[in-house]
Amino acid sequence: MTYQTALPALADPTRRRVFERLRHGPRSVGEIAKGLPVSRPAVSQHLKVLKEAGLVDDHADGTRRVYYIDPKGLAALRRWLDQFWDDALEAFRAEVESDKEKE
Amino acid sequence: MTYQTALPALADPTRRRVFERLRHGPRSVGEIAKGLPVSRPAVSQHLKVLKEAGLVDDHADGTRRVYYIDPKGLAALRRWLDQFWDDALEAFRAEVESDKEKE
DNA sequence: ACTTACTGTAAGTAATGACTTACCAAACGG
DNA sequence: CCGTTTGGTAAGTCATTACTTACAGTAAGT
Repeated sequence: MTYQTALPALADPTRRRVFERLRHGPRSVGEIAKGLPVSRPAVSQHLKVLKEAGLVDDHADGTRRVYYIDPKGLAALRRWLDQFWDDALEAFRAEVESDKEKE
Repeated sequence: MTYQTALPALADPTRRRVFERLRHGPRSVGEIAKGLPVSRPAVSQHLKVLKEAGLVDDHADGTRRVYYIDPKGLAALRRWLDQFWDDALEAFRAEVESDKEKE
């Protein structure tokens, strides 16, 4: 049920840019911050939110911290979204059906 | 590319509750608002945001307005999420591979 | 026509949250 | 050791936004 924290985490544009920088592999905080229009502490705060949402994880590497995507958060989002999708389509099908009966 | 508006739209808990009330079929504004802990105008505002995000649509029915889920928004979200998922897995695979070479 | 039912909009408020600078801690290299 | 690199945290600020009440509009019923 972590989609409830994952959705707000991915709602902010710059935080999404932080997240998307990990899309093709692990990066250190400095590498992530480089090129972004916000300060490095801001990036740290975004990473904290993403981590609490189960979207990223990290491990130490000397004085640096390497962040990488944690599949857990994305998986939870996908489950919620797919379930919703199925329900919505089924509801739509049922709607068409009941409309037919009225004729 | 509407996932950029769909994500913030689904980030708010009460707005998500509004959206989820349409999960199993169309509802009028009054029906949606009934039982929710916020006022009816608040629900109207949430519906406006959801509509601008392509997540819902509506049509008139007398003095009432019936809202229903618009698959466009959900589809856009799914595309983005699936693409992200694929990239993340591929990156993970490549990471494991490059780690092997180091040994 | 006149009331009733239903909904969207305006305006104002309070809370949330994204950002900044300043500071502190930990690990590496000379 | 000591300076440098790296990154997390604290405190404060500003903008966003979710909510309220009040109002306006439109369609149906009598």
